[in-house]
Amino acid sequence: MAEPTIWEPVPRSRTYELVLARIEEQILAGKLRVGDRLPPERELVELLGVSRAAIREALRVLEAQGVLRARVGTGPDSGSVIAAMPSAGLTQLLRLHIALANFPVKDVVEARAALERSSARLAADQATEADLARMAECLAHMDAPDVSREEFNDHDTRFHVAIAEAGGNRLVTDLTVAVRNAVRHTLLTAFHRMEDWEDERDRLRAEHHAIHDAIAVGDAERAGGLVEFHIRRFHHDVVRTVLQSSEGALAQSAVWDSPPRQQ
Amino acid sequence: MAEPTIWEPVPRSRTYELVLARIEEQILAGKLRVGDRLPPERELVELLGVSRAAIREALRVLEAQGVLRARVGTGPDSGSVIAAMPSAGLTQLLRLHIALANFPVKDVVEARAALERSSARLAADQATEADLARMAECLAHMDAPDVSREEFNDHDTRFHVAIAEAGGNRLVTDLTVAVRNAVRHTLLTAFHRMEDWEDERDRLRAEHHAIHDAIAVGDAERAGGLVEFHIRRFHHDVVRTVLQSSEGALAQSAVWDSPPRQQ
DNA sequence: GCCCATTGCTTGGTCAGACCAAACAAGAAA
DNA sequence: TTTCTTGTTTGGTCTGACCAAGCAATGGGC
Repeated sequence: MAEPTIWEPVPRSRTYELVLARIEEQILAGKLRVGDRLPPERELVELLGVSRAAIREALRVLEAQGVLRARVGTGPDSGSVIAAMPSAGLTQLLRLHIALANFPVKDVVEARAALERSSARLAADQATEADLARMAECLAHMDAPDVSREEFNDHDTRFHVAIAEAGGNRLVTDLTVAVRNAVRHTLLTAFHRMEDWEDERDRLRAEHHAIHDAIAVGDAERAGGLVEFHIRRFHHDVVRTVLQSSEGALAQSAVWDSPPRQQ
Repeated sequence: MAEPTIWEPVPRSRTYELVLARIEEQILAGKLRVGDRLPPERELVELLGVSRAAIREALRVLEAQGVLRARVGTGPDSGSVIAAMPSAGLTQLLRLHIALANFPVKDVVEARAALERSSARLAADQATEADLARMAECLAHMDAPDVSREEFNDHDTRFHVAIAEAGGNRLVTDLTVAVRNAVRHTLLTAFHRMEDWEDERDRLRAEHHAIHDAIAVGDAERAGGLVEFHIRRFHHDVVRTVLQSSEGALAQSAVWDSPPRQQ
């Protein structure tokens, strides 16, 4: 045993995992593409020889991953269709794991710094006028004298997303969006608890404008550096000091109650 | 309507989504932590007033996201337990979406460059002797004169993962692992189709050693630059030229057949 | 002949109830 | 005391049923 690998418990494959594997095969082999329709659930039951429940559990997983989109009816849009909406599933996954403290805030900041530095460099190289206009619009919203913290947070997010999209890299964009959304609530909390909100707001405005300008003149090196600094500085100055020992310490009582709905 | 947002179809919440939302609430509020057990499925049925199928579909999604781990029986390990295994779910999600060509190879390379550059910098700052030893072991395997392409690919992956882990950032590590695993098959294909395999192998060996040495001496700047260059160069020299018009063009026939198992 | 309401089929959404097998605990037998 | 048996809890799976959303074909009314 040269490998230090743990004795992985034998993978008791459950039925839905087998179904999942079948569908994955088709996708990985390129036989199922975006827009293709899967056979109806009842037909898959016969084809794969498993119960509808197993089929449905597999489809649910794919749906949560943004790979599938299901609609009832008989139209051309009905049934289970292969889709491509990674960000929602990514966001959900990252948000839960961040909440479970698998991913400390420090780590999230590091990841954002790496990803968004890359985005900014790409954006500086290939942002179009339209891209720059969208960024400028976000800046304008954040520059409004009476901007609320919620509005600021929203347009802050959009600004960073706009940069990622201008870079033209879909994977980096989706990862950026997912990570940013996953910490959206955390950042908003930080904004609210902040004592010197107006000072910090002005500082963020200045940094955002500098980033925009660097991208506008196509200075990739500078744009990347500014974004990286922007993210790290904000975390260092604000999140870390404001967010100490916040949530998670709530009482563990009455966790399960009030059904979401009665059939 | 200042927003260019598409008319999002009304979110017809399905039952399992409501169940999912309930559980998420508890996690986001910190009331459910890693190691906690959910009530048994049959109990959740009564508590939430929905069918067991709906409960199970929600649990399936969480399980696929690496948030849950289910075991039968009555022991202390049984039932549905909140877990923390993000990489598997992340890998699965990214692999499918990469296969669906939502994420072109070029984009994946860019993401890897950004993430692994960050990893390498962190590793240079804080790698322990044990970390360096693990990397060296991977290098030794790849340096073996009779190493197969499969072995090389495997230890190549491990080497990059070891760097990420040495950096101590779990989010970046998991993203790195997920992305690397998602393209594992692609890279292996590239290795096999390569004409001047031995030359490329030697080049990779040299680059790997240089990266290891830079991390060993704590030169973060150099380590990050080398890794980024390493990834970009390999893609530029090899993957792009070798992998033109490969998979995905298979015939669409006999897609559904041979049940995985009959009950 | 054209338009529109009706009818029926397909499809996912949901539920109820049943049985199986794994895993453990408690008691009975050696 | 040790070992075997039995029972209970829990997830895993299947069957069969019904509902509602859409669409398509039908057919009557204009």
